[in-house]
Amino acid sequence: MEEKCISKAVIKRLPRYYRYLGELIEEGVERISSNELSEKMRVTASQIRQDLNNFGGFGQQGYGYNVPYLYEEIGKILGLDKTHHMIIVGAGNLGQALANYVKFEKRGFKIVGIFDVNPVLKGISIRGNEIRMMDELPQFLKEQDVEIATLTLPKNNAAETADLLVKNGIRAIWNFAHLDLDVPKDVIVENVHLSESLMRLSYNLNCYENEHEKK
Amino acid sequence: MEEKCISKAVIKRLPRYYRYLGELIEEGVERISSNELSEKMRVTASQIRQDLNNFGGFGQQGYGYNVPYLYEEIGKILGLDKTHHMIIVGAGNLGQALANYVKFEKRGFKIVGIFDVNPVLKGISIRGNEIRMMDELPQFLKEQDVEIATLTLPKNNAAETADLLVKNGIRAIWNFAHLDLDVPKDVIVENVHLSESLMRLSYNLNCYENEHEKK
DNA sequence: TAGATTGTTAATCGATTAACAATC
DNA sequence: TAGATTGTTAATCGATTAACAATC
Repeated sequence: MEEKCISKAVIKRLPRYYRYLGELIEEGVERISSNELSEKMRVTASQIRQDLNNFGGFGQQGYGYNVPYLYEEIGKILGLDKTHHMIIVGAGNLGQALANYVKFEKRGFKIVGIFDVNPVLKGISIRGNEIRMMDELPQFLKEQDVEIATLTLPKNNAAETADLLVKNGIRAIWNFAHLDLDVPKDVIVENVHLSESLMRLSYNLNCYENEHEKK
Repeated sequence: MEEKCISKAVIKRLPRYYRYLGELIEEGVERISSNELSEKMRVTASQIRQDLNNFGGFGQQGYGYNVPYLYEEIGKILGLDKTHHMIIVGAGNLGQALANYVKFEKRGFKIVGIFDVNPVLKGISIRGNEIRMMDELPQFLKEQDVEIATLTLPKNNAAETADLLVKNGIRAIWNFAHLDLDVPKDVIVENVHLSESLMRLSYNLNCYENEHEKK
C-alpha cells in the first residue's frame, strides 16, 4: 500500500519501466543495475533510482535490482495483478478496434460489454461480446461489476454519456472523445486525444523545418 | 517562423488551446481575456499568457485576444495550415480504424496509402485507398511525396519497418507499436502507447482505493 | 574485506505562478 | 484620461541530476 499518490511525472514513466523489464525477462536477464538500465532506456540512473524509491527499496546495494521481482512489484503498483472489468461505449471503428485488441485481457483488462446507439450494430459479436444498445446500459451496470468505461464516441454526446456512466457507478473513464470530461473528483479520467498527438507531431515537423532553413 | 523549438510542456498544451478556441469560434465569441480562458480551461491565466508569448504577442493590452486570429495563429504554429500526406503501415483493426477516421483530413492530414503484409487484405478499399502489400512500399514512396507514416503493427516487425520507412524518406512516424523506435534525430517520432495509458488509468484507480481505505 | 551499487540528501535546472510596468 | 489586460520580469515551486554515505 503506497503512502500517498505519487507525482504524475513518475507515474508516466512506470509503464515504460514495466515494458523494459518484461523484455529483459524474455531475454532471461536475472539482475540489472540502475546504470545498465539507464543506458538501455536512455534516462539517467539517478532518475531510475529516485523513481523506484518512491515506492520503497526494490534493489540491493552492491547487486542492483532483481528483474523478475522488480517487474512484479511495478505490476502490483500499476494494479496489473488484479482483473479490471471494462466496457466499451461507442462501437465505431475505434471502439471495435479496441474491442478486438487481445493484449488488454492479458494485462487484466477484461472487456465485458460493448454499447452503441446505432441499431445497425445491435447483436454483432466481437470476440464473444455482442454489441448492446445504450438503453440496456444502466441495467447492465447494475448487474455486472464494471470499473472502467472506454469512451469512443463522437464529441457531441460524450459529455452526457459520461454523466450516465458515472451515475451508474463507473469508477474510471478511458476517454477517446475530443473534449475534457467534467466528472466528480473520485472518478478517474485518462485521456487519449489522438488528434492532439497528431498535432504535436505536425508541430515538430514544422519546427524542424524552420530550424533547418536558417542554416 | 519561430526563433527556436519551444519546451515540450508548452507544445503539449497548444492543441488544447486550439481546441478551446475552435469551440469559442463556434459559439461566436470574438474576443477573450487570458482570465476568462483560464477559468474555462482550468489553468492559470499566467500560464496562458506565458505560453502564447513564446511565439510572439498575439494579444492586445486592455482588450485581450481576438479569438479567430489566435485560433489561426496557433493553427499555423502547429502546421495545420499545410497539407500533410500520410500513409498507414499495418492495416489491422487499429490501422483500419485510423484510416476510417474522417476528421484527420479536415485538419490537413491526408491518408494517401495503406500497407500491410497480410495478402488477405490486399485490394480492400478504405475510404478510397486500396490496401497495398508491403513490397510495394519503397516504389510508392519514391513516386509520392509522403511525410508521415502511421505505424500500427505488432511490435515484432515494427523496428525493421521503421528503418525501411526512414530509408525511403519518411520524415515522421506516428508510432502505435509498443516499443521505442531508434531513428535518426532528424526523424520525428510521436508515440501513442495505448497500453501505457491504460496502465496509468489502472494505477490511479488503485491509488485512489488505497487513499480511501485509510480513512 | 573490498567492490559495487543502492538509497537518499543536496544542488541544479526548468517550469509554473505571481507581480507589475507597459500600453491599448 | 481611466480602466483593463497584456507582455515580461522576478519569485516560487517541483522535478531532475549529482554526489556520497550506507550497506550488501
